[in-house]
Amino acid sequence: MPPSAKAKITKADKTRARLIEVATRLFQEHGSGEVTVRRIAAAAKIEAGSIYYHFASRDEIMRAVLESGVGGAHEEVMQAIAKAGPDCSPLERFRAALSAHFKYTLRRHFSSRMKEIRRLPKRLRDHHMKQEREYAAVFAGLLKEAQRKGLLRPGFDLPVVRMLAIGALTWAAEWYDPAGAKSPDDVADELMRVLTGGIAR
Amino acid sequence: MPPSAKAKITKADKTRARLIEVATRLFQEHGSGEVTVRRIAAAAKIEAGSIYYHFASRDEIMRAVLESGVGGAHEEVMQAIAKAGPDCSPLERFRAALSAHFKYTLRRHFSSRMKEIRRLPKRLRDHHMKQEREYAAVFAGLLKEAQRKGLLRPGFDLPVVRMLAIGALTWAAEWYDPAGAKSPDDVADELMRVLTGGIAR
DNA sequence: GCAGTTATCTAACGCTTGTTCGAAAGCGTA
DNA sequence: TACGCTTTCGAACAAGCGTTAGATAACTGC
Repeated sequence: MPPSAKAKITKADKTRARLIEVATRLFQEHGSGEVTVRRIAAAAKIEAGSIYYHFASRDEIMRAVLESGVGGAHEEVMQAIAKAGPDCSPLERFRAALSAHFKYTLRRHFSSRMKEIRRLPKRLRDHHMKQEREYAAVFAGLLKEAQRKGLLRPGFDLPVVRMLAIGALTWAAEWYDPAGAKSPDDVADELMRVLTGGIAR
Repeated sequence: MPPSAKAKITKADKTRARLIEVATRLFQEHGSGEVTVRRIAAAAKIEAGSIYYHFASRDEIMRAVLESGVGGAHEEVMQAIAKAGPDCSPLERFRAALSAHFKYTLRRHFSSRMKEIRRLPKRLRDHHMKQEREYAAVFAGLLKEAQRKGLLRPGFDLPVVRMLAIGALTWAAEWYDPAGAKSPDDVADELMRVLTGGIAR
């Protein structure tokens, strides 16, 4: 037994992680319904039956993909906020958070779609929605802080604004062309400029 | 033969329209991959085999759904712009267009997703993308007009701004709760207020 | 190198899928 | 009522689906 028994990474752990990674990509590329267990297996260079050593069912794979997706985004967004530093303006941190969200969505090709969640068994669905609420709370917190510090004009429905902003970027992952002239940061910056200052004279 | 041979609406036309309507709803509710020909048939109160009298294949149904979806949105958006009148500001017309887009997306439960388009045979895909470009051009035209009239601050990438704005609402159709306090117009208005004036002080 | 656990393969199952096709039914016209 | 055209049915197909289970291979600690 190795010195640290807790941290033991088995072969199964690695295979499981690879399966989630591959499934995430396939789900996002083709839509959840078109991705078969056999296709996930093929993409992970494994036989279809072997998947059931790691997951009890196809739904279980989906749950893991969603959990890993939101979890990963949450983590990276928190890191981006931390990197921006606690001293800079909440709006500047909000910008960093949006940018991280966008880049994660692009890289992991992940976005949690309501439709897919609705199909899940209730138990799994509840857990996922809780996770998603926690993720949204990060952005909400930054906006509230900005409001508290008097950085915002009054009269906005901040939850709606938050959803619109995040949604604009989540959708941007659908049309963004990595081969184009704009970097992901350019897009996030453009959104932030519109969001803070508006485009009208 | 009836007086006007051209305008004859056959029984098949009605069934075909019903199939597109039902398929549109199912595609959006469950995602394209999960909707089977048999389910579409059942929802349209017809036998599965009968569908192939109206459509050559499942892909052909999808193409029709996309075409009808973008076409319908285009039409309603144009109407909303016309209703606003040519005299009002381009930004006011842009607002009307966004609102119409959102309401259509909500009502028809339709959004054209890139993933689904990529799967289509090249021929059909090209036609659809042309249609989609024409739709986008309506919004682009309004922003350009606003710019030409000096209503906008300089330094924005208008195509990106346009995609972000439309995307925010397209995605909003995923989280918007019709049972909530806000009307679709409220959401579109909120977006327009953020878009024009910004939230920052 | 052997034993025992861990991980993967392989073949099969019952079911559903998209699609086809000949027969049946509906329907306007004479 | 009988005809021909249009529309729908209903059974069948090959292929692919998620899933299972027993045999096989790959590791691990002694």
